[in-house]
Amino acid sequence: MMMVRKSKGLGERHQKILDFIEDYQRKYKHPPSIREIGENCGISSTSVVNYYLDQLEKSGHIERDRKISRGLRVISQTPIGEMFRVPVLGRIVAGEPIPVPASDFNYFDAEESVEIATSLMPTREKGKELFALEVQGNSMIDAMVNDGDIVVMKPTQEARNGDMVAVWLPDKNETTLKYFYKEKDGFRLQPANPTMKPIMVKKSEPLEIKGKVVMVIRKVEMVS
Amino acid sequence: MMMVRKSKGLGERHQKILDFIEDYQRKYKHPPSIREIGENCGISSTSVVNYYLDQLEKSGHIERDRKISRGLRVISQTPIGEMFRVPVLGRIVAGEPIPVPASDFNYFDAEESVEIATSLMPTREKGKELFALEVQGNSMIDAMVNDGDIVVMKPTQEARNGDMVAVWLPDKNETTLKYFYKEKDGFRLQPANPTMKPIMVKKSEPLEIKGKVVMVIRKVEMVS
DNA sequence: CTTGACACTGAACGCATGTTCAGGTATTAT
DNA sequence: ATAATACCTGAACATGCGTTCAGTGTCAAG
Repeated sequence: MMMVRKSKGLGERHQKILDFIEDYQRKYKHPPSIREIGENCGISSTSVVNYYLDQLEKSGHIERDRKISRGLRVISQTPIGEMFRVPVLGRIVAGEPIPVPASDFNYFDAEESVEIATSLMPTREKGKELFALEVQGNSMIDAMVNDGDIVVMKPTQEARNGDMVAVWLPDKNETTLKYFYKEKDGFRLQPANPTMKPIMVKKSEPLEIKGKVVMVIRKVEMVS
Repeated sequence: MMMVRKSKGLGERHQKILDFIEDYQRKYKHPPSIREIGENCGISSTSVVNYYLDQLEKSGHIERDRKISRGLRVISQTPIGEMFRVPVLGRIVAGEPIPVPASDFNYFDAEESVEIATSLMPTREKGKELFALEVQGNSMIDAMVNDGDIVVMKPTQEARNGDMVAVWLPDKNETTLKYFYKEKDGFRLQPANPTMKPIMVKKSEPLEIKGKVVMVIRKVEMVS
């Protein structure tokens, strides 16, 4: 017959060691030493810790840089990716121009900011140039954007057909978020809400594209 | 006169060391040793590295656990917070019931998932119970939610006034996202779009609340 | 010129830490 | 009983790695 005593893939001690390594790394920003693992998991001998670490390495739960002090790390089954910070430069209002970052703007000067997971980004923008605006008022409802929503944008003066852009219409003194289409006689600004009609802008009329919309985030208030 | 030679807060070498530590930590998941810093920054002596590390510590750019191998970490001026993973259980369609997590559901089984920064959460939900749905079709435009949007929800059968809820109306065979208000003669389901009229549901009519909406994320396609 | 700060070299010192080994004690299979 | 395997002890060993110190060269102030 086969050994049954501890047939589970991970024994109690394996799990305890694994948890300790993760906690320690989170707390001190560097991995623990073998002796520290022993002390905190009730293991008196360094060789036993090494014994368990070998097993955890073989089972693929951790990775080790032998001979290197504190050179171990847990292989997370569901690795959580990177995130980046996007500065909130101000508010976007229908009746006012759009705040855009100055060329020498230091992105870390912004008082407010939002954090975005890299995995949520459509393209590999890496977020280097991105900025965000908070929508004020409900004048953007035709763009399916509500009061309080966060609009993440990439600064640009040009747009391709199908891009959602933030534009400033000097003649109308109006800021708006629309899908951009270039047509023979000018530009068509199509609302995101399919039940609403587009705005046609002739070539003679001024139209300033301030940026492409990359993402919209709505934080819904919860009373509880 | 005063010394001017290197009056800047950070010299070229300070910056190089700082960059190297960050790169190394990102790559190997543990901090570098003094000697490794020296080799990669063109510094031949460990004492010089120590010399610079002392300065970086005094200027508040790094933190050191003396006597501990590789016990150093950069103090990021803008520390990036934690994030958590929310499973995408399926799609939400106007004409079909809402997928909700089973009580014994293992959240990590979901094939798809989205990552949310903890700082974006309105409350301290910690994301333990949250799940997400992808909106299919544009039948939710009255809730300012578009085709392809990600709706993050907290499972619940109850709601308070003002909560945005996902409800299933058995009589109408319809799923909808609305703001919830309890009134004398029943419930009022208010669209997020202020130009649209509410749905009134009498007490006698069945109404199943499936969850509160916590967040809406719209990833805008970009051609470039 | 002298002084002194600043940046750096090279080496030695010593604790921290990973590794290895000889040997125990159970539990299970043969 | 005997062998085999999993689990553990204790100690010694080798080296990784932080620390310290006696000097060297440079540059600017006095």
